[in-house]
Amino acid sequence: MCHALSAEELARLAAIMARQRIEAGTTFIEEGAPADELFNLTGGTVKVFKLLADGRCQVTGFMMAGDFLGLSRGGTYAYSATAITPVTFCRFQRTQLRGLVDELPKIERQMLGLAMNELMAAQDQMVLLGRKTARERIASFLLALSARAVRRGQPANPVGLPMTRGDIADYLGLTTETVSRSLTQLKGEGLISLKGNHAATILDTGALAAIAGIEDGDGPSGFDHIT
Amino acid sequence: MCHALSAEELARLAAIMARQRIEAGTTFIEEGAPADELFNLTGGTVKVFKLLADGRCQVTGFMMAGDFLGLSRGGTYAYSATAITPVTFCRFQRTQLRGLVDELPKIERQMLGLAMNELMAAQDQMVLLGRKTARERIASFLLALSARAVRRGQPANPVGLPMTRGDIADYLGLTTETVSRSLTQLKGEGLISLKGNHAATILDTGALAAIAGIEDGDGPSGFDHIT
DNA sequence: CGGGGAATTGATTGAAATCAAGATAGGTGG
DNA sequence: CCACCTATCTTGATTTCAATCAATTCCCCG
Repeated sequence: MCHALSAEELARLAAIMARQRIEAGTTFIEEGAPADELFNLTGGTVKVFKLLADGRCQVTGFMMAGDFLGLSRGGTYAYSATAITPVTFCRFQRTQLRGLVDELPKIERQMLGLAMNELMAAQDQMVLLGRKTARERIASFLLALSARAVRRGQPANPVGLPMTRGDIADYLGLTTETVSRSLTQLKGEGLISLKGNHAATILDTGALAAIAGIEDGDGPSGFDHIT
Repeated sequence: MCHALSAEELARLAAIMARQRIEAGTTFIEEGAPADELFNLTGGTVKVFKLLADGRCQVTGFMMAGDFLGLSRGGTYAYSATAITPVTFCRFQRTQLRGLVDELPKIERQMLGLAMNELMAAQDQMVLLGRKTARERIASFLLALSARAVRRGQPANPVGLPMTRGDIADYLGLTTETVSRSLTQLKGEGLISLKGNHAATILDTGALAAIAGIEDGDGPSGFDHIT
């Protein structure tokens, strides 16, 4: 979130922030716990999820460097977050950041931009969850991961899959078995190849996009400032 | 969006805004069209939706007075919007509103708040679409509509259902038939009653909440300012 | 190299979709 | 004001895609 701020502004931000590193598997935000802190990821991958009373899990997103975490309502976190890989982040006291934001509207604009992009991603995900077949969901997922990597200046292939099949299933509204079967099927058709359990290569982007419904990755790139 | 602004600020907003009324059935935002305008609803109900190439539809939300429409990416609208009832709204040129926002950070804060609330609703919807049964989706939907009415100072019952069963199905990731069957089932159990096709009364909120998974309506109320 | 969680693969079940008629209701014109 | 007409909704029969149940097999990591 620290782009577009001056050196002095960054210094003020740095003054109220703490850097931290956590290991894979650590849950550092728990839904319903008092939401005193905010997090800005600087490295690693985090799964954000919500649980139903009987343990059913919906992963609402996989977050990476630059993403902001800690959305709250009624003073408690709106979701849980667990590190999938070792993760580094900046940590803020909510009250302190609020004070700083009052003085630096630029930060608010940055956050509005992030929120808008998340909202658009959430809407794409609703289409996926509500209306796409298992095969279409997997195709969309792989393309979205690849497009995100490109946006971050990384190669489109291979696509890193730090999460487990179960995590993917919880993200796509499927089961582990169906995720596995769909991946195997796409591999059999020569559209992708799998390198171990945590990487895939997209061999035929066009065909995969046709299956996914051609809203390619997360979509072009950013929102257009303001709503 | 016009709360928390001074009279002078409101006047400046009014200067760049046009009021309009459209009839039910009018599609006033089309996904992919140039996104030159923004809309702030003042009355009526709108369905916001995205279509897949083969016509499958996902309704991402039903919007009402106060809600903001016109999210864009790459210069084009990110979704379509159709009036379900007669609708009134304020209309802004994106470029003009942008100019005003630069001078009045308060507006940006208002919009960040709206965006955060939409984001939380979207996350709840992802849980619904990814992990809930048809029965649970219907129960959640009715409770959410009722809670929204209460937040707007209207009675919790009866719950207005201006949209068709098909619209509800497209919102909940179901079919018209399944929506109808689920409603009939809940009625048979004495948890709700149906008044014509466009209103329902919740007779047993507790039981319905238990089915829904107890994140009651859209959740308590608003987000906690900042992320 | 061996152990154990994760992933794949197979067989079966099941919840919701699809296909197919009818029943309501709400709006229009007579 | 009432009757008709057409959308919409409900209800029923059947199919289907993905879930569930159940073994293996495969990677990693120590």
